[in-house]
This record gives sequence, structure tokens and C-alpha cells, in this order.
Amino acid sequence: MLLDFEQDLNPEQLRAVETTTGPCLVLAGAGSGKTRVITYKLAYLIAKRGIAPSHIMAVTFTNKAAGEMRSRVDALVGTDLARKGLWIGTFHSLCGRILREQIEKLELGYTNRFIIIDEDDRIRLVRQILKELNMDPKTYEPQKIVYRMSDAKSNLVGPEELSDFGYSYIEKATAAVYKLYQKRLQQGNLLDFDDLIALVIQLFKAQPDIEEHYSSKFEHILVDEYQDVNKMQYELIKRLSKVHGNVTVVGDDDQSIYAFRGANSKLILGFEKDYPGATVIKLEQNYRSTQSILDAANSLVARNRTRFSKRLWTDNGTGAPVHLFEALTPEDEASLVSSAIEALIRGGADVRDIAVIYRMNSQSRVLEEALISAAIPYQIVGGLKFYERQEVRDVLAYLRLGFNPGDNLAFERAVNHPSRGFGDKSLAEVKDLAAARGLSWFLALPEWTATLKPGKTKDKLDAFVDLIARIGAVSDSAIDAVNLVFTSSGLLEQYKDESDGADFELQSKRENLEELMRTVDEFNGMSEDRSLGAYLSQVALMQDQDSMKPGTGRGVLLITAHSAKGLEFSYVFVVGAEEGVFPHRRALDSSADIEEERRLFYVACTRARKELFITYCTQRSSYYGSGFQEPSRFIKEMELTRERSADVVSSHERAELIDGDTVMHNIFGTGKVLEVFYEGNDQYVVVDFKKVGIKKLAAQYAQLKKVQPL
DNA sequence: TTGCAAGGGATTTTT
DNA sequence: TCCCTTGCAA
Repeated sequence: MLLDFEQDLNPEQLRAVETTTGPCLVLAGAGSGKTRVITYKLAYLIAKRGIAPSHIMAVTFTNKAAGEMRSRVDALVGTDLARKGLWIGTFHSLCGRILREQIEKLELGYTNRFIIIDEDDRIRLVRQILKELNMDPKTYEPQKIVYRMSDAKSNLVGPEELSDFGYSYIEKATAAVYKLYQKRLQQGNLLDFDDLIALVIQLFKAQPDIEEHYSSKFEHILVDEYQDVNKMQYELIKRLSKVHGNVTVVGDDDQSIYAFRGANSKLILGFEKDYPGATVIKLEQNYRSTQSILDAANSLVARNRTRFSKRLWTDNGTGAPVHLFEALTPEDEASLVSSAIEALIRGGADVRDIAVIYRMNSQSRVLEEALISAAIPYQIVGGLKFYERQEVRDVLAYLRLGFNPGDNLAFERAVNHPSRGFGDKSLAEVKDLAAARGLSWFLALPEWTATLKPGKTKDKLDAFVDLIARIGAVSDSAIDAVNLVFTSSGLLEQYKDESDGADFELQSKRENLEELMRTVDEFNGMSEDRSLGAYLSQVALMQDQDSMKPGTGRGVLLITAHSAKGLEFSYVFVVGAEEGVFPHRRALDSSADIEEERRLFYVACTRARKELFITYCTQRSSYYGSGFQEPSRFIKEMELTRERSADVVSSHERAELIDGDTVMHNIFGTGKVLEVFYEGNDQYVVVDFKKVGIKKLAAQYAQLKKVQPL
């Protein structure tokens, strides 16, 4: 075994690994080797302390983190731990696993054939319920209601309890919807993400012997990203650790950026109180960044009031100072970034080791344009995830319905995709019939179609009923079920290309379906349990973002600060560092929100290994109107000084321009210079572009090239 | 029932 | 400015 704990770990890390009795809080600053501590601790427990893997549970928030941890532990102790029963997974998947075994003991009507629904289904269900209650979805925004229900649920507040607190109209509405919502889920044997955890807790409360079983089983519990737990996840850990009390939580309060989703960083701050006698270990040595970057980041996050005091340091040396650049408009900012990236590439940097980080997805657009015109390859993280795409969801709806005919949400989607002449009116009739018979919508469908006069619609619906039944019949093989959908649903035919490959949307839909087929194949090859149920479970919990691992991408990564958490790059650009953007305008009037924005900015900056570039614009127009903004307060708090962009884009020759020159801009094309003037040291040029009309540009960022008039 | 046009609204999003 | 939802017409 190639395991040398003393050699591979620094003293604090080692202490964290060797503290195997009692509660242990590891405050792991950015880049301080957090994952290393967890994986080594797992290895230590198994290899040095001889703990059976089946008595250890390691919990993460993402599948990616779980997968990484699993393979690293495998590499360390050299056995296939999964087979030995180590429980590594996300909160949701581990709870899902418990519920597959135990949910019937809750006696609430759920069976182990439950389906896990996602965010989109939740909203659709709320829509259905609002309709049922004759409530206007404009007044009562489904999204807000979902948010409030989720908030209640994750604070372990049930539908009945909620109504007692509701005063505002939206709270009352939420209480009303919540009751029906939960009933509908139960009737359909459906679980939302929150239920996965909430029901385990409910089960433990109702059946103490089951709680006893699991809490005795897990002698050691490790939790990653503990700053992101919500109340019910906290409660779950508390209950699971009550027999043995050996619970290690690892996290960084400074990287808590999900409060808006219910994460409660007070829980990590209160750990010592909740678990008396806890060992607290701070990891402050950073292995990622230069001291310049860390100094700036430290100085920023030190402004937050609610935090453990920490100060990151490194052996990596001082490095280049953090670069700060001002641009006039977002377009200028984007071209500044792309020129700087060009300079880095010329200097030998790998494009895949560069990231541009922003606050909002909408900021990616201009960046894309600038990178395209500079011919720099890039990759965007964000937007629709694979399993959220229409065409993919359609296929899944058939599978879900075949597996669980009680799934009304899947029915609503599948029945008229592709179109079978079954619209709102028909649906309303079937719903009524279903209610009268006490059946799910799908199960009521045959009786309804029997009343139709023979014809196309009836034939199609009969074939639909038949197909779903056939899917149900092959439910012990996911791949057979998927093949059935592909051959018999008529979904594929919808995406036949009649325009000779010119329709990119159709093309991408077909590609997505091919990709789906590949994932099923892969599932079929890898899993022990190849059933449709197992596949659906995996898919529901695996809302995978297309690979965003640095180094595996195809170019410069464009990514939000939230999604960038946990990643690292040699060169990082944080763009849009302006009041109103970063910090976001909606956070401006709450100090708690500003603190979260500050942590988010901190997360963004600490992604950088070698060099960090921060940019902002003085002029950004948006749908609020065009405006001038102040640079972000975070810039001052990081104690940065501005550089001239010309310093970094040194190879760029600055043209001396006069009125009447014809110039070339890499986005706007060619145009004629109308005016050249100075404000302070900065040169501005007013150009009449052929394509886009008159623009005022900052000469040092706009990169105008003088060209011969045609 | 379906397709198109106009209007309103627009952070972030591990599962 | 753009995208999604809703409403109306064929």
C-alpha cells in the first residue's frame, strides 16, 4: 500500500485525519486540500483503523464530488470499496437508497416504485394545482410558491403547520397549494428532491427502530461542504450520528454561497455548540494560488462579520499582482478580456486553463462574441442541462409513465408528444373521469378513449396506451424500455430533418437523443441493477452539467461564479466587477445578502492559480436603461490598484488615429473615425461603423486597426 | 388544436 | 435587449 499519511499531509491535515473519535469540524479554506483530507480520512479509517467500509458513510452535495471521492479512495486503498459496502453519495442519493428499502414502512401510500421529480415538474404540478384552485398564476407565481414550499419542507415544516404562519397573500396561497401538492405527490407515488431527505427524517421519527438500525450501522460519518447544509440535512446527520458520535464535517464558511436555496451557514458556525467536545481544525495553508491572490482574497472576505477568522497563506510565492482593468462598455470589456487571453496564449498558456467568471449568465453573450471574433475556442457552462432538454424529457416521460402509471406529470407530457390530437379540453375530461373513478389520469384514459368515435385520434391514443403497457412490461430492463420508446413513440419522427441538415435546432435534438441512447447503453454496461427503476433514479439525481472539469473542456471556460466553485484555473478573469452586477443589484439593500455576494466574489477570485484579472465597465446599459456604474466595492476591499490595459496587452500596437481614418474593429467591422478626444489620460474615438452605426469607444480597449479605405 | 404574435419580466441553482 | 408565456386567430 502506497499510503504514507505523515508524508502526504501537513500537520493540520494529519490531525484532521487522525481524529477519528467524536465530532470533528475541519474548516478548510479555499485550496487547502479539503478533498485530500476527506479521502485520506476514509482511507485511514479503513486501512489503519480496520473499520469495515459498510460502517462508513461519506456525504457530498454533488455527484461529481461523490464520484471523485470514490475513485480517489479506491486508488488509495486499492480495493473496490463499493462492493464492500461503503456508502458514498449525495444527500439525495443516499436518502433515496434508504427510501427504496424502507419507504413502505412510512405507511403513507408510497411504494418503492416511487419516481423522483425535478424542479420543472414541481412547477408544473403547482401550475396544475393553481388551476384547480382557480388561482391566477400571474398573481401567485408558481416559482415563488415552489420556493416557499421548498423552504418550509427543508425546515421540516409540513403542509398543516405552514397554514398557521401565513399572513401575506402569497403565504396563504402557499399553504393552500402545499397541502394539495403533497397529496398529489403521495397519490402519484412521486417524491421531490426535498422529500428524499424529509421523508427519511419522518421515517426515523415514526419508526425509531429504523433510525436505530442506520445510526448503529454508521460508525463514522463524513460530510463535505458542510457550510451548505440546510436544516433537514443537519437534522439527518444529527440523527445518523447519535449512536456513535463520530462525525467529521468539512467546509468553509467563507464559501457559503447557497443561502438563497436554503443553505444555512449558521449551522457550520454553530457546530461546536451542537456537538459538544468537538475538535476544531483550521486548514489555512493554500496549495493553489499565489500570495498576491490570497492577500487580495483575504482582505476582501475579512470584511464579513459572520465568519470564523481565517487567513490563507501559501508557499507558492508572491506571484504577479492581481490585475485590475477598467473598460467603457461590456463590449469593450469583452474585447479587453479576449486580447488579454490572446496574449496569454501567445505566452504559452493552454486555453483550457483559462476561465472567465461572471455573476449572471446573461453576461456570457458579449464575451462569446468577442471570443468568436478573436477565434479563441471557448466552452460555456450553464444554460439547459442535458436532462432538462425538451426532447430528453419527452423520452423520460414515457419511461416514467411505464414504470409508474400514477405519474400524472409524465402522462401530461407524454400523451400529446408527439401530437395525438389530445389537447387541454381532452385532458380536462380525462382528469374529471379520473377523479370520479379514483384513478390516475393514465389509468382513466382507456375508458375515455372508448367513448371516442373510431378515427385517427382514437387509434393513436390506443397505440399510446398499448405502448405504455409494453414499457411497463419490460421494466426490469431499462435498455429494452428505452428501445421501445425510440421505436414506437413517434418522438424520433418529429425530429426528422427535411431541410438537409440546415436546421441546427433539429440536429441538436437528434444529437441529444443519440446521447441519451449512449447513456442508457453505458448504464446497461456498468450497473448491477439494470432495471428501469434504477435507471430513472439515477437520471433524476444526476442532473449532469456537461463536463466542466478544467482540462477536459475544449477551450476557455465561461462560467458563473456559483458554478465555478470547486474548480481551479491558472488564469482567471472576473468580469463585471461593478455595483449592481457584482454585487448584484438585488443584494444591495441587505447586509446579509451583500455578505453572500462578497463570499461569491471571494469564491470567484480564489479559483485562480497563477494570475487573476478583474475587470469592470463604467457604462453598462441593460433593460433598466443605460447607466453609469461605480466599480464594485469589492475592488476597494481587495485593495487593488488599477492598471492600464495596454500593459497586459503589450503586443497590441496602438494606432494613432485622426478624423477621417478608416478603421477595423473585431466585432463591429469597418467604419470611419468621426472624432478623437481625450478624457484625462484616456483616448476616446467616435466611429461610424458600416454595420452598427455610430459608437463611442475607448481607444485603449477597442483595439481599432487602421485600414486602407476600400 | 395548433401556430404565431405581442407583451411582460429578467440573479445565482449542488439535487 | 431578449426570451418566455400568454392570448388570439385559423
